[in-house]
Amino acid sequence: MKRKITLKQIARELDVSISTVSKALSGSKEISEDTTQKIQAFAKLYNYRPNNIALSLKNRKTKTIGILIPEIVHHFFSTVIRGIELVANKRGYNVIVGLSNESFTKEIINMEMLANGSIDGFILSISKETLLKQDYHHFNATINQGMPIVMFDRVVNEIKCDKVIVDDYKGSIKAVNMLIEKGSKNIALITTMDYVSVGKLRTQGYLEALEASKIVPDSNLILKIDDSLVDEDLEDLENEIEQFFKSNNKIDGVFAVNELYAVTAMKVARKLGLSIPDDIQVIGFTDGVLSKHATPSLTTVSQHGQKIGEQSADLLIDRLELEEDESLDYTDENERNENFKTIIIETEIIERESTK
Amino acid sequence: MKRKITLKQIARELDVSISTVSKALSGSKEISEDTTQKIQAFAKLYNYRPNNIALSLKNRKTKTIGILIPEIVHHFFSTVIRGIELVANKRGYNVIVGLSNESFTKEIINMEMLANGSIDGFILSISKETLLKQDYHHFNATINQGMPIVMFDRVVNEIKCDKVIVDDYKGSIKAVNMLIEKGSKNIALITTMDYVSVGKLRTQGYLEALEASKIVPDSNLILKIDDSLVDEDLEDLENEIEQFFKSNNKIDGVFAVNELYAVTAMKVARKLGLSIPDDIQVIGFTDGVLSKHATPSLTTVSQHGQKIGEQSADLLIDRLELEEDESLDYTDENERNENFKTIIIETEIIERESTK
DNA sequence: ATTCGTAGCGAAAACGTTTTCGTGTTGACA
DNA sequence: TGTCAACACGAAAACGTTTTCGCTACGAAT
Repeated sequence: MKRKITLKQIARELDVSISTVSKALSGSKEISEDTTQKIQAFAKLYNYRPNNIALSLKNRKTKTIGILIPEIVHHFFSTVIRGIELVANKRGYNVIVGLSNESFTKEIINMEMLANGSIDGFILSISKETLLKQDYHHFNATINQGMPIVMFDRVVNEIKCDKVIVDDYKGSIKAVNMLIEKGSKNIALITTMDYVSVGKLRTQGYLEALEASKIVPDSNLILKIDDSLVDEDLEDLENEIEQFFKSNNKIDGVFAVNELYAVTAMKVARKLGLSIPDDIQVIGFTDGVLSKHATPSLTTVSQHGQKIGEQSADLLIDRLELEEDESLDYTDENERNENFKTIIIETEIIERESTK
Repeated sequence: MKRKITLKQIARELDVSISTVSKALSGSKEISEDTTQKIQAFAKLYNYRPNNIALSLKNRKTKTIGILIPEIVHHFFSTVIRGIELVANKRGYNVIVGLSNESFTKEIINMEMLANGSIDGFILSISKETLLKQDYHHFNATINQGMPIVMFDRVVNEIKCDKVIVDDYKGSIKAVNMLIEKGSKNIALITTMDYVSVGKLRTQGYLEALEASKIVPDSNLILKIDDSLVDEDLEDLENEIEQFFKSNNKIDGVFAVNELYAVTAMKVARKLGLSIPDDIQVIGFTDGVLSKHATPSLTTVSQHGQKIGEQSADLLIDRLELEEDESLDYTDENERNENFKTIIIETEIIERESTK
């Protein structure tokens, strides 16, 4: 078991100085050809690789991105990670992953753990509890320390940083319009509580689309599900939806804000003897495995998670590499970098069997 | 934007030496109470936190675990990550994630990128391509550099390291036995090509279970699916299974080595007018979202991915923290640490609607 | 013969810590 | 008054790099 070799050892072995080794390996022409060759050969033989930690300390940057998400066992979030990892790797960065598990405290702990030099910047999506508390001081704190943040999907406007979001509003309009066009007259909405921003936006889109088609929204046709931090109560969910359907038997179209609600709605509908899509059409937000493999397969609004990840990573790395140059130009605190971008990823409707 | 404060700055500000600050902050009684209080107060005010990179360099350990998996948009792998992250965090470690994307080359690149000081050890699952090539030199290389590896799920015996695996063999036997007990006479197997070790083991379990019940295996009842590095051809998969069913119409039970195959089999069966579980029963390996939300919901063999992750992390960290002490005791290369463990996680059958 | 330029290399600082080993200043004690 | 602990602190090394600056020696130019 030979530990990794260092510059110092090479230097001692070859009887030159550390600086000479370093320069020779980087191909500096300060060093004679003879010496360079000798050193490079030796280094290759012993498979020398510069120590990342030492480089990080010296360069004051780690070439590592911190990802902080509420949950990883989740199709959407894992596609986002895949996107981030893809471009991060391509651009020479690593990714370190933290899970908040939807908890405010874990979010803070994780941020503090990573913000002390381990990473160059954050890509994150806010936990539900944080959204509920509306306490965002930890985000501002890290930003003030000079560590850039990119937020995706679950974002808040008050934080000054780059953002990548899905056009929840427009996506919902598209979905509801499609239901209308395909003949649904009484379109129900199955959504979450309002504090999750995306839920609210999708609800707004639903209402807007109805009004645009001169349909008066009926509050009885809106089911708000309280998934308060737990979403393992499959039975409860089914029952709730079943009651909802039973007390509104004119429903012939459903727009659900996520695929679980949509698939469950289909299940319940079938149980009630309704045929899909003939009696009732269903569209869900968030295109995941469930939608694709359900029977009938589900028409969805795809969020392009991977693209969200890619854009987030590009945004962050662009900013990091920009800062490199201007870090000394703009000591002027005020007018620097107030050009934060918000990228909107267009949604796309993927038609499958649950619509006509 | 104030950069993070360092010991040096505190020292200069308070007109003491760096060592004094360091000692005061760690509560050394070498420093007078007065000075200690003054320094601690100042540090708290400016929210001092030690720089992780500097600590890593000094201590020659990063308190970071590298995870290297073939794919992240995958229920099983993401549950494993969740498990790893859980205990890693609890024990003061971070996790950095690399994706091989089932590619041999990406696996190597990722390992080299991380093995140069960024992490203390690996937890990984081998990519299909590597398994196919049977080229494991990169694993041995990193182990020889003194970096411990824990392999999970997709492992190979020839590598000397800790391992955490699922009892694929026994799990399959349990599943097939259940089908037999519940009345299936002609049980089909839908599996992958043999080079993926878990596929092979599950096939063996299937055969073994049949023979134990004096049922002669029929090679016509075994469908091997070539998912060679791509598994997006849903249509192809359906067609293949449909042909399979049509040419073996006596099939009244199906054991599939993953949930996608199982769910697709159910879909096809229903299309062919078979009712589940009355005409045909289905069990799948790997308990994921699909199984739970399919209609009918699928009886599965659960692998307890999270537990796999937890155990892997514990195994790795145990070894890391053990090495700390003995690193000087055992300079004797030969007899050190040959006590590698292989932990077997028991599977569990989760009964749902696809069996009687 | 003196000056100069340059090729080739080494010393040292810096990144931010921790820790070992001094060192100077007290007070007590003989 | 001189010796010796104990106390409170500082200097410096170490982790592994990169980079700036300086130094030496040698050949060329004046």
